[in-house]
Amino acid sequence: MTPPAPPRPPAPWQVVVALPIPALDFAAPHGYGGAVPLGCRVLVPWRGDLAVGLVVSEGEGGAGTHRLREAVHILDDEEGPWVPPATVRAVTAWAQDARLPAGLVWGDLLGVGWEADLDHRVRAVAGADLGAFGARAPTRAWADAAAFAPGLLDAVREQGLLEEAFRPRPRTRPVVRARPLAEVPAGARRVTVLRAAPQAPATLTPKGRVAWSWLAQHGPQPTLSAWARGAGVGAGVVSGVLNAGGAGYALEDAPPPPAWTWLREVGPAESLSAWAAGASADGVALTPTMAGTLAARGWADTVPVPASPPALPAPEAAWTTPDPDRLPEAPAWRLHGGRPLGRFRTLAPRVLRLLAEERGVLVLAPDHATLRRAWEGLSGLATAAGTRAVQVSGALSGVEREHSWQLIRSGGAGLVVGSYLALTAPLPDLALVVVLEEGSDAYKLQSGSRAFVPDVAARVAAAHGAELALVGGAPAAESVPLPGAVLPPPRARVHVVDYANPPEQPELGPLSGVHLTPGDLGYPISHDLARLLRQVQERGRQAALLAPRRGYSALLRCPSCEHTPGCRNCDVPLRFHQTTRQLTCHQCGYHESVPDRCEQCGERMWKARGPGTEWIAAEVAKLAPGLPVYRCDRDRQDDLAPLHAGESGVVVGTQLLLSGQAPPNLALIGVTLADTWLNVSDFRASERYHRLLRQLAEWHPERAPLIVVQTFQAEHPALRVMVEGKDALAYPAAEERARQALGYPPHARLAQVEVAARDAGKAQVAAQDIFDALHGAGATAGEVLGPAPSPVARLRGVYPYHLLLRARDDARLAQLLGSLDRPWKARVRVDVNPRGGL
DNA sequence: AGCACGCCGACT
DNA sequence: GTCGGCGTGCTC
Repeated sequence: MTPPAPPRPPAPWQVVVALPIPALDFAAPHGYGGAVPLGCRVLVPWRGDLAVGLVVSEGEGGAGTHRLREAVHILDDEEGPWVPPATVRAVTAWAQDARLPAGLVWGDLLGVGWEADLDHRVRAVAGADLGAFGARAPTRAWADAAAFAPGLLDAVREQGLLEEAFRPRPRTRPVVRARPLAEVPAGARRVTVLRAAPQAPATLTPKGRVAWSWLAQHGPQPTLSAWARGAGVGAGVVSGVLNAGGAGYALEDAPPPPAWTWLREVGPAESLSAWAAGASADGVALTPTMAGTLAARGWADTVPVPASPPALPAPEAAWTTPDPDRLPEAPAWRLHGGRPLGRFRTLAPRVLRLLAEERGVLVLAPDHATLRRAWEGLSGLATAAGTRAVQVSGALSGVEREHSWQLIRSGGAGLVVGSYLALTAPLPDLALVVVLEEGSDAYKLQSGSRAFVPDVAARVAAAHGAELALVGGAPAAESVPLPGAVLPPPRARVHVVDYANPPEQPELGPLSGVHLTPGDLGYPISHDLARLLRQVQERGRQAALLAPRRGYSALLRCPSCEHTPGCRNCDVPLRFHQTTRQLTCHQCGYHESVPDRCEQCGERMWKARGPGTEWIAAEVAKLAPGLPVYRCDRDRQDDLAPLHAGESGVVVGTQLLLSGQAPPNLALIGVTLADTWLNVSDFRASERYHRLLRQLAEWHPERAPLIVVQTFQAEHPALRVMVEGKDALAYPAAEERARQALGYPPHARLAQVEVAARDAGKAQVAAQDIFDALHGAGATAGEVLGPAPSPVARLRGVYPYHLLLRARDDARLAQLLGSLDRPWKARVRVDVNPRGGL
């Protein structure tokens, strides 16, 4: 008979907080006997206070060098985990492979639930003497925790002498309301006024007498200057009357300000600025500053009101007779081509079937425009299947997102359409993850983790045993090898203006034969495009011109010495903005006015190079006078309402233009300089260019506007497939084969290691150390490229060096990254599956 | 990320 | 003598 094993202490938990640090171990709360609450949020002691954390795994245990603190409270127990355990495992494993601190990744990917609004009460445990903690320590009576210093509570807690009770508080949102008149401080309701004395003093001058009788007749005035202005005398006269006793200050009831009356009648406002905007719209003048002043004086205050569920656009009606399901049956598959509506229609039967089986479907969109279209195209399916659709995205407020999250978790919503913030949504039985436009760079998170959302989505889907569907206008080269379906391309008419091979020109001037410049075809707007713009004007139609950049020009150049003004913080040229006469860094935002003269040679003239939206818009105004020109870029977003109402005009914009709806009468789309999309040192540049052309072709939901592409590379295959009417797979398939030859994704997995320090030499040495460490760990010459100074040699004052790791698969990449897992003498960041600027 | 600790230069 | 720069390290 073996003696019974002594009771094992419960396993510690690994908990992440939303900070860029690894998960930390905590002991289970005192007396907790259940399993590790994977995916639940917990309150943990943190820096003398409490913080919300997420339980991501069972802790290592045993090897603990210090006594673990106990988690204080489990936030999600009865209603189930906040994040499904399978999702927790997938995301945490991805973070581990990418050598990223778990907290950094979770902070990025979990956008809901890091703040807990709790009713928190405390008391001393029975028999505890808290006298040593001072007079302001908890007693046996329950009391609000807010009454004690957090640090003191933590000390009592650590001693195990604190009993705590938590209750969720209903979520509220703050609104600005008009204070009841009785509550407005008397000081705000009464004003000081100048009032005429009953009798004019005898000593008054003639002008003083005039001023006195004016005041006596017109009633009290708020200020001396108002009195003087009204009486038509100087400021000296009225103060003379005041000093002589002909007038005095008095307190008087003020009428409530009109803005207060407005707020009382219309109802609470969401914010001070909303109050100002609302009142102004109704003709009650109120600036945000004035609103703030009124609130400070006590006319309005901010009160919490219960939060209401998010107002979502109503789901669109689903197709009454869904098409048969022709989609592949595979763990991962793709669907591309056609138009967005056609793709959603093809997707519908599969989504409908899964929803009807009460399983969960998650649809991820890279940007707001795609999200909106997906909602319009798919949300109705939820209603048809007897469930609900919800959104989770940054467009919703925190409280609204929490509402969506709770609804999903309770099984009340089977279809989730959202941004990357929806990736970890607690769908009870996830069956399908749809990643829309999987090649979009917008999926690359710019924040700390630099996660590429489709990568993580694939791991989440796999962990749930759910299907992964990649759906969009054109597949990424990475998707090509998957089984899939391609819809016929939308009708597209593409006209190419070939700047590299201008046709013979019959009328050449005296300089003919010296050199042929793009100017011969018309630059930056070709004669062809100009002619088409005038046609658009004559026929009352609409056009859109896509310029490669905002601002007036790419850069200024000195005509005599070729010097280009650059940014002080970053090694990039400053962009020239005509209207503000400013040079701006599009990297860090630094700006200065245009220098009078070249700092190298003293030349006073500048030459603009590389047309931006501002320049193109000015050019259109010249070439088609009278045609309304609108602009749409990050700097300036004109009101496009007249265009959407069908009026004739042309809109000049950057790619931002495509995130809006196409104008209804769109007949012409011009790409003013297509080469800009290709002249990027990034192996994905041509794929991106192809995707842009496909986006242009499907921008208008029904029409096929003429697309004019001005380029020096008229024979580029990404463009040729469009001209020849090939399908959406043709170019990516060719690209995928080319990537095989070059050893690029999908035939390799890349990671960029960024080594940065304020001192360039330090960064270089550290980069070399890392290079040596990788080779020491068995990396081959083909697997480590670099180190090289970053293409932008200096960014915001730091000097980054880059190493590129190229592994055959995820496992090998994780292995290589493993040898970076120790401290270096510079800041080291890993970017798995980097995009842009390679 | 914050925040404390710690080590060296310019000032009341 | 202190004030304050930001380099380094820690958060269970």
